[in-house]
Amino acid sequence: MDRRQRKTREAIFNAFILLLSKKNYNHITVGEIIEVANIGRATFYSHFETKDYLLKDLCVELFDHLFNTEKNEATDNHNIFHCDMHGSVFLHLFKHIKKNDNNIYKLLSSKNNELFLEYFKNEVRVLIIEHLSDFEDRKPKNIPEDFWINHITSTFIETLRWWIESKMKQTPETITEYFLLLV
Amino acid sequence: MDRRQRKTREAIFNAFILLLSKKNYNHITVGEIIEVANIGRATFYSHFETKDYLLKDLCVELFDHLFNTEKNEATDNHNIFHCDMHGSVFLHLFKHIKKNDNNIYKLLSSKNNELFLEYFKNEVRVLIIEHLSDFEDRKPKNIPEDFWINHITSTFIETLRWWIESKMKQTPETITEYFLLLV
DNA sequence: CTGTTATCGAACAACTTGTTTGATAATATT
DNA sequence: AATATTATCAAACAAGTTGTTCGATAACAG
Repeated sequence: MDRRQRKTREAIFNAFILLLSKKNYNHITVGEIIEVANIGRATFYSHFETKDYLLKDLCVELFDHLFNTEKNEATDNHNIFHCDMHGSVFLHLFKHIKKNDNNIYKLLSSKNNELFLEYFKNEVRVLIIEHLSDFEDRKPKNIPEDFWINHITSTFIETLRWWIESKMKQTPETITEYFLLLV
Repeated sequence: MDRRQRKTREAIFNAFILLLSKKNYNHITVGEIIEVANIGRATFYSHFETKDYLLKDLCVELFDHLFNTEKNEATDNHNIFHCDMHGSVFLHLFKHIKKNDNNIYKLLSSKNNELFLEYFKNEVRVLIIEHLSDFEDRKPKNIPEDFWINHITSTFIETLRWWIESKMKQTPETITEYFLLLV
């Protein structure tokens, strides 16, 4: 990819994240984005069809970074720590988010951004399904499988949201413990 | 209140709910609302400052209907069925929503409408706090109170959302059971 | 019957979106 | 190093949206 393209793309993402941390997704205009990113109008539209697609592409990048390094680390640790390390994947996620290499926490704390939440939930769901066996023994009998999966997924996300909203006072270890206590 | 005002207000609400059940909140324009409601542009703005306020006012009306008749019924039943009827309030809520006197289920199923969800969650939270003692014995030790409240609230809403998305196949009784099994 | 008030239609400025233009400058190719 | 390609830019554009203003009309209240 052309260096110019990468530069522009990065500038747009950064401007977008900055604006998202300050105001409503709905109230952010393309005009503001290109002003903050300091690029031409036509350039923006040559990169992204609409604002919605911009968010979608941003999510793809963020989630790829977060979940893929996550999975790799998890696989590595799987060899080291053995598989009876309950919830280690979630601890890693919490740690990773706190480190804030990516800017996920800004997006999670920003109000009115359910498109992002929807994409994020789908990613978490995949992760939960992969580690479903960890929760086997706590599953109530006679409830539908997808209902159960949805519950664990939502509980994880709500735990994360609560953590972020209360300004991440607890350690990732404590939050992981909280999460595992709930479900 | 003037009969004309009530008529207009009602027409706007109905048009808005109809549109919300069909498309994204973000993509609904005031122009569409006034067209469906069959009212003048100036009239709309004499009733509601913005689209956001329209949603807010709609929520107030819906929630007043849903939660207040709910509380009244609950108080009545409290006298009749005695207080050891765990979760009866939630059963009533599920029943009430299924009956669809109000149009809450349309709003809950409509994608991209987190403003509504935010208001709804606040209402549910109040209800949960009032019935917190029902969940006392299942609360894990050492987790913060507001974290616990948030979890029960989210679990209720997610249960409801799952129910609606799977087309309300289960009876309100079954869903109440599911909900109580989770938390 | 009379004064008040809600609605209407039309027009309005300000803003937003997404596209098009031709010029310029950064890359890629040979 | 010379040339071809391609990303960017500023500016202008039509189409659509927002929220306001106006005078005329009709519904309502006393």
